[in-house]
Amino acid sequence: MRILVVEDEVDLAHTLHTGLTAEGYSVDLAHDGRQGLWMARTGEYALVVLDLMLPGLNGYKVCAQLRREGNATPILVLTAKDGEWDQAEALDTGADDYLAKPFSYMVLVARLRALVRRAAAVAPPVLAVGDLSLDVAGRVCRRAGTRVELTPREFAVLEVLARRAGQAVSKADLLYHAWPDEALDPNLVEARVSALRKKVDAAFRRQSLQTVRGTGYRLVDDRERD
Amino acid sequence: MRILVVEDEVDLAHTLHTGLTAEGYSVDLAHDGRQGLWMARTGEYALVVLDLMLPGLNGYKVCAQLRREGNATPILVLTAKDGEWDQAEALDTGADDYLAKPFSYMVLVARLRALVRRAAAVAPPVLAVGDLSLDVAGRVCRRAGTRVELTPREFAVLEVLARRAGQAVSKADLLYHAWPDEALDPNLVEARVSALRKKVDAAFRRQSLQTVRGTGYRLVDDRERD
DNA sequence: CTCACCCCATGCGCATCCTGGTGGTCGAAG
DNA sequence: CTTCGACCACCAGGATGCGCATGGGGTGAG
Repeated sequence: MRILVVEDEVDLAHTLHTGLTAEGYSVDLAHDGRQGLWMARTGEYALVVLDLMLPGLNGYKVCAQLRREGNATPILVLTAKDGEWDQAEALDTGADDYLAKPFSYMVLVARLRALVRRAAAVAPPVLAVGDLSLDVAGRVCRRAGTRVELTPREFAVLEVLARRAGQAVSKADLLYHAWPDEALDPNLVEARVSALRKKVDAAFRRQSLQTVRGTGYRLVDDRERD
Repeated sequence: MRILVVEDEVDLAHTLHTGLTAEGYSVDLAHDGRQGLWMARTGEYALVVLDLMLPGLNGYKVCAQLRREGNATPILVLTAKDGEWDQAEALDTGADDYLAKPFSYMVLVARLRALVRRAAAVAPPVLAVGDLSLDVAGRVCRRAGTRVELTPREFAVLEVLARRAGQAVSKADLLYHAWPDEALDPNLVEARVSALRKKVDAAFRRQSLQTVRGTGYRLVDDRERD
């Protein structure tokens, strides 16, 4: 369970990091709005804790932008003021909950847990790119409705690519996200992608897993197009 | 049996907590409407005791919001006034019963017990996945109509899987939910699943209990399709 | 006491993944 | 257009660890 904390105050960021890590979450930190937006886009977080007062790009804009892009990751907003106006605006831009500073740590954890649980119950955990679908909860992969058996590692790699469909994902990123303990050899990725292509592309005469030479790979919808 | 008490008056909250705990319930407290709403949303409570007069978000709104979200947890409302109007409005927003303050503790417990019982009777306590059915209340398991004898632990494991049919459930999750006192060894799960497969699958030439390597297990309807 | 249940330890089988190597492909520079 | 170097695809063999099955013994219920 991965959580992104976007917070520029180093003390608070540090506190949140250690605290949430102790709760059993994997915590990543972003120190400004732009970085936060970038990291959140990967879609790999179960929840984003977002401060409203941020250098660069403020929290409202990060939140609004993510929602505009169709990203449905639950967002818990931290706000210094507790005026009604502040809350209203935050929730209007698409945040799922807010918390006024200073806040009780217990309350934060409770709200956060509730958010994660609700999101899991509501959000359809199915990633789709063209006629390729990944049921993340069920660990089931389908191409045009017919089921494709994937090994755990293959599924992990494909999931990362699907979460960033259309974007090129570097091998370093794939290694980082699909290999729990850090591995280093880019060949690992190449080997898994090769296996994936057989099952997911070649077996269906398709080419949705593209190589981006010098960078990595990209998963696209290849049904129409030139 | 878990109960949520949403009550801002600390004395009353404390009284309820100790009293209901003595009755054998597990009691959680929320001190305002907003917190109450969040906790109730988790859906893990057999009943919610809800004061109408609350800071932040009043009881009417909490109740209405929960019902709007499809949450069917029984709600027992506590109201300071006992006017007809008050009662009507509470019941209209979806509460299941009300009690005017001051109330007798005995009456509260009785009403509460009745509510829990009624809810249990109304909610269909039969989980079905394909032709496999689990009568949770009666602890009866059937495959295609014929009865299958399960031990308590086996039933608990199968119930968890059935509640999340189609999804992969991790061994850690199964351990957490099917072993009351925390256990740690994943082998416990493997052993129970192994026994379950014999009774529920092998005896019927079926394969509804699937292994999801590296993750856990999944219960599916295996009669049709891929 | 008897019996059912289930924890616990163990060994085996096999899927999965890594390793290393070879041949192929791409792209830029000559 | 050709050449060259770097990058990539893919294969086969072998190690690792996961998951399955089994049974003995402890424990609690009736």
